[in-house]
Formats: sequence, C-alpha cells, structure tokens
Amino acid sequence: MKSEDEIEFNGEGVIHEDVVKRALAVQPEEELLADLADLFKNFSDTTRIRILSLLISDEMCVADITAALNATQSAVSHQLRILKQSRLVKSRRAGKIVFYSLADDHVKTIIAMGMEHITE
Amino acid sequence: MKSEDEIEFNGEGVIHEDVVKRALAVQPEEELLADLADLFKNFSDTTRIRILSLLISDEMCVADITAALNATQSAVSHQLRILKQSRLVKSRRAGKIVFYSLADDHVKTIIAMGMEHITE
DNA sequence: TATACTTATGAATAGTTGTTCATATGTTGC
DNA sequence: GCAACATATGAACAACTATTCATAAGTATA
Repeated sequence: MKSEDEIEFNGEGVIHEDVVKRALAVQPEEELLADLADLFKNFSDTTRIRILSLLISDEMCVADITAALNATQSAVSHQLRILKQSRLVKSRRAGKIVFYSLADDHVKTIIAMGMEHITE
Repeated sequence: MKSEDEIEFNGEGVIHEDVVKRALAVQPEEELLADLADLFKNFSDTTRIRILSLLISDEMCVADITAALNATQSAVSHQLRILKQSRLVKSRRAGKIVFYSLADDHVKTIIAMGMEHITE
C-alpha cells in the first residue's frame, strides 16, 4: 500500500511528491539554468580555459596566445570569438594587433573556485 | 624593424616574448587545467545542472529527479553516473530506492558563483 | 596602390556527447 | 522461487563541437 508521501505522478512511477514539489519551488527558472549551463560551457573546453587562464595574468594579443598554447591561429581565433560572445573577454585593437583581456573579475573567481574543488 | 619586445618564436609569428613567458610562468599545469575543464563540463549540460540544482534543496531518489525534470529514467540515470564519477554527487541505497545528494558544498558555491555572473 | 602582416571567418571533417531503446541488475514481499 | 518495482547499463543514433584548411578582412608602411 502507498504511504502518504508516495503517490502517482505524471502517469508513471511512484515518487515522493512533497520532495519534488519543494525542490521545484526553490528551483531557478528553466531558462536561467540553461544560461548557467551556457556560461559553464565556456570553461569546459581545454583550449578556452587555457586562454582564460592566460588572460588572468595580463591582456594578450592573438599571436601571443597562439604561441603560448602552441595551437593554430585559427583555432585560437575561433575560441576567442566564442568567449567574446559570452562576454567573458573583451578586445581592443592597436593597429594590426588585437589584444584580448578578461571582461570582469568573475572569470577569475570561477576558475579559482574550480581549482579549490580540484586540489583538495 | 622589430622592437625589443617583439621577437621570433616557435618558428612563426611575431610575439611579445616577455608577456608570453610571464603568462606561462604563472599558468597552472596543463593537466590541472584539463581537470578543471572536466569539472566544468559537469555544469555545462542542462540536464546535469538541473539535477545538481535540484539536489541543493535535498537528497532525492532517481524517480523523483526523473519526475521533476520530466525526463526519462534512463537519461537521468546516465547523467547521475557521470556526476558520481566526477564525485559531485554521492548515493545511498534504501531498499529498492537510491537517493542521490551533493557530495560537498563546492557544487553549491560554483552554481552560486555562476548565477552571480549571469544575473547582473 | 602594392605588399606584408595580423586577425577573422566559412566550410568541411572528425571526434565527442546526450538521448533513446532494450534489457540487465538488484531489492522486497508473497 | 516468483512477481513487481527501482535503478543501471550497453548499443545505436542524432546532434553538437573543435579543429583544420583556405581565404577574406582590416591595418600599416613603403
């Protein structure tokens, strides 16, 4: 027999309805969580996180980043575009050269937070 | 003509060697950055971050999570395995039911940090 | 304007990943 | 043991993504 907190839901499966309702109540909007996933997607690729990590030190031009990562200029440029679209980096042009830098301090904080989790 | 801080490097491209060297000097190990990318990969998928977000409230069984996300049991189970392998969640069995919960507080912190970046 | 140089971008490709479907594993009560 | 239930897992497929290659766009200098 079913106890008080186990009822049918959604047509399938026995669940603890109150737990589900409570969790969903404090759950952020669907869309906000999607945005959050998109944000973290930027940090989930090796090339991108290496770029971001480099930029913590200083602004750098594309050629410098390319050399530091030992990657191709094209690959770096493509990833920089993604990071820029996500507003994690910004760029300034100085003649032929384009310098990239972190858009704000959050990048630094998020990476530091991740590091803390890893290294313990 | 080349200025003092612009020299050949790596066989291609003119770069600011000192900037590159300085950035690489304080740069974390290649492997550590790869681990970091792997960590953030967990947060980069909508299903996974929704699961993590749910578990902030309370531990939940697979059926509850499945109902809350309106997903299939299989999809949820697959993602839970990934999260568990990354040691972001842990599980305890109570009879037929398996409850999942956050492994530590870092998940909460990382999500909060991301939220802060989004909502401003 | 012609050339050299730095960065950006489109298309194609190879590798990765999330979901689904079917089924297996593990648990409880009869 | 058997039936019912909850969760886990392997294989296949579709969708997505990062890189490469070729080339375009923007800039400075002769």
